[in-house]
Amino acid sequence: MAQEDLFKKLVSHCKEYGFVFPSSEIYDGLAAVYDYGQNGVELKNNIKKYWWDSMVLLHENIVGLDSSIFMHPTIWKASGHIDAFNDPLIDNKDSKKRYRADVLVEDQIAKYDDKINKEVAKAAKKFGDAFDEKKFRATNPRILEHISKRDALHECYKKAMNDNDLNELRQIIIDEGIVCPISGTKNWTDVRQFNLMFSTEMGSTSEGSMKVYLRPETAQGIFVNFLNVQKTGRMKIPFGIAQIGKAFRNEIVARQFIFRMREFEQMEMQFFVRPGTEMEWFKKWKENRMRWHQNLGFGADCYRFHDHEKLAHYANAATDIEYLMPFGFKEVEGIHSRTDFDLSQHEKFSGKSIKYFDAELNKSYTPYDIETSIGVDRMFLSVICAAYHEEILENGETRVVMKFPPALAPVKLAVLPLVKKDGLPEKACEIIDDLKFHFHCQYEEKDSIGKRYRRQDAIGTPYCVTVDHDTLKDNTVTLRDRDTMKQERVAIDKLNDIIAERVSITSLLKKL
RNA sequence: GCGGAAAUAGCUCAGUUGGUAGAGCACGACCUUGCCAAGGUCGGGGUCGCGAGUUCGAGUCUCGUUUUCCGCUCCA
Repeated sequence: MAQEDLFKKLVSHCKEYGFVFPSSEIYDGLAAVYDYGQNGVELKNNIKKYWWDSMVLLHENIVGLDSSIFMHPTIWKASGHIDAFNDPLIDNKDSKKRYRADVLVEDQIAKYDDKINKEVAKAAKKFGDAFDEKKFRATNPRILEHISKRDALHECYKKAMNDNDLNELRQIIIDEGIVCPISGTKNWTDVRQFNLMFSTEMGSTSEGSMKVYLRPETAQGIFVNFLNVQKTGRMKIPFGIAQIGKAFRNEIVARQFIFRMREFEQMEMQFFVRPGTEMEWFKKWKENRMRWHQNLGFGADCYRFHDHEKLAHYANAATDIEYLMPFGFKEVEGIHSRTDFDLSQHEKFSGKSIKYFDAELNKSYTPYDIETSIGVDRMFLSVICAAYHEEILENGETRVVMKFPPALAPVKLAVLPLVKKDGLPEKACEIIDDLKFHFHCQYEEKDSIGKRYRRQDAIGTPYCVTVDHDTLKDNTVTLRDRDTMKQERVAIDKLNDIIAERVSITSLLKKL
């Protein structure tokens, strides 16, 4: 099956079986926003529980946090988001290509450096050993001209960026005669600002209101609570803070179903360590996180690391864990060594000391931070992709079955009376009344038994219990396995233990 | 944001040179059957994405708009 077709099928399967709906659908939808349906929310909650428990239950030195979506606006100045999330963009009308205006100008500045270096190289070749590069650079008229042009341009550029003067930025591009690399023309549109952070007003009166942002990442909520958690929890380095929550980014183009949404959910853990030990911990968390993914049993081939060569301003090492989606290997989780950048920035902007006193070393320092950050929605998509199977049965028919790891399945158990009479429905309900405290169960009596099995396959229910006439005599039922379609006869009073062992998050965690 | 394509029932789609909207599956009730998507009877469900225009008359033609898909572009 072509991968593109597979992806389309996944999207419609998600809608048809209550996993994911387009948002505001009856009002024509809202671009790049989706809702999780009755089965989607269960799957998502199970994914979150698997993550949360693997962090907070399995590590004595990791604790949870739930910080607000609204935060003091200065936090986003400190984090660099206000500067970095505002890209000035410009389009070339002939090639229809879009560029970052600041990048165009920076490339132009770099071109002057290239010219200078070429002059130097040329002279070096000409004069051989007698060549005095320093003197040449300081005296050669052509080089001096390049330098003066470059510095003038750099001044203008810096001023335009600082003043956020988009017209000036465009003027620089025009004056420098910068052309589009594709069309080779100078037919530029205006420079427009794309603000990737959503903002709103806090405070009900216009004069007393303050511009606040919807957080573009959950991490900052952890950094600004670092001392609260460390002191009240008496946490000792190394320790981690885990958080699950929504974040918002006004993406220019948000597409590929739930892969890139404007409102999304993150599961982040910031792990604070002694400066100098961060690379060791970075490596440990890389391995730990990959193990967590592969523990789901989808096969090691579906995952790979993608190490960043170009690092963000805050990081000294970074890698992604990518999953093989129908549209290629795509980032699901990022592991970043963020150094002491964030805590130091907040120290600087808030004026409060954010230091940790290390009793063993008998000194204070700003801890270094290793971040593991996973997109819940991307994780959800990877699980849906991995679980989706179309199987040809012996009778030549196809069944669609979602082979979720049982611990993640939205419904754990369906209880089905073989026929809708002779007291079988009542018996089935009795069984559910016992089990519903432990597992998400479904009762179904409509349609033939085969059809009901298929419906459960389509939402990935790992087990079906069928109540037949023998059940009334000997209190046993058939337990049907989703993947093998095999049945076993088990006593009703053993059901709880058997199912619990196979479908609990605990069983998944124990394999880690 | 640009270019291309699409939008008709819950889903997949048909709908002729413009003439009052259909199928299969799904859904609900009842009957029959009983371990891998069974059969029968009856029933519910559509201002044809939305808004204009042309026309005696628009699902069908024209324009605008929204959403989705594909390709660019963007992704600290």
